[in-house]
Amino acid sequence: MRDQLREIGMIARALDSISNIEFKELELTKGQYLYLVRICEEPGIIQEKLAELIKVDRTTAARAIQKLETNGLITKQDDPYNKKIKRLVPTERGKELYPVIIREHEHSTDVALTGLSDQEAEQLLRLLKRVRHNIEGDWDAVKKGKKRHY
Amino acid sequence: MRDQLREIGMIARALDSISNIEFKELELTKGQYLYLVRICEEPGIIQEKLAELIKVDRTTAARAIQKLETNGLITKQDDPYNKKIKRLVPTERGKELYPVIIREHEHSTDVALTGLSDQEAEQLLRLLKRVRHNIEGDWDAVKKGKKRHY
DNA sequence: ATTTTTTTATTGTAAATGCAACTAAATCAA
DNA sequence: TTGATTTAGTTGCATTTACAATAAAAAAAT
Repeated sequence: MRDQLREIGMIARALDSISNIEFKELELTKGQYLYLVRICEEPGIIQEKLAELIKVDRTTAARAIQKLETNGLITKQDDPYNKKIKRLVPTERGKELYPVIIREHEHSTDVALTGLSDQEAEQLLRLLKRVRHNIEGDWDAVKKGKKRHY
Repeated sequence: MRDQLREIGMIARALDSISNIEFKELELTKGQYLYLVRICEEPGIIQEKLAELIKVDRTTAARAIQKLETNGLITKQDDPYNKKIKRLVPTERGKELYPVIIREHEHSTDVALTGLSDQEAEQLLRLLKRVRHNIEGDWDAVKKGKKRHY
């Protein structure tokens, strides 16, 4: 049975759930860790790109980012050459949370990959990257109102 | 880099997003397809097991299922031997939607697995099942308030 | 140079999500 | 058998999520 996508859904929900519970200690509310790690890893990224990167709705990202700013974890900086965009940059406090988030993530990865050989883990990653690449186009298109026909 | 879990997150969000948009035509609101397919495949399943199966919060499942009932897609049937549980069963209308949901899901699977050989697709499935199995325990434990330490 | 289209960001509104707290039935323990 | 614990389900409430609509800057087209 071709249950790959169901498995992916289950894994993703379970892990997101775990992370959200664990990060409540850091005063991060639902989903925020997702945005914060990416902003730390790519400071200066803009909202639109970030939403695209993690595959969430633009408006959802907008509000999550808004809240990160309100809570003093990131700032929105005006670009000197482009008045439209706002560059997202972590604050000191934001930067401090980064290693904590990564540690949790590494632990979850350890748990997830338990019993897999290095070759299997690598193979899994390669295959997942291809799958992700395969669906990106559809996500983009459907989000923009295009109809898939099947 | 051990980015397996990030890839899984991206894929899951993208596909869920696509499905939610596409199923609006069927008057299914966000997430409902998840529950309905499972109830069709395992009629008589109870709410608690369903939440466990798809890895969502019990209360979220409760409300989604409530809504499916309100909309006439499933019914909650009393069990003759156990007054506490309610068996979930699809209505005729619910059953009619099943093949439509599956068709969409098959299409997404086709897109997702494009370019993968049969062997690769099977290997991916095997690995994902192991990963899912690996994290299930943690999800359960964390949900019940247990602290992971890392 | 002006109009059109695309990109980026925001807000209103409606709905889903999920923690906390609660009830009641079932199971387990003494 | 009684009492404690676990299982199953529900509801209040605060928050997140996401579609629709809007605005404004930038880029592309004429």
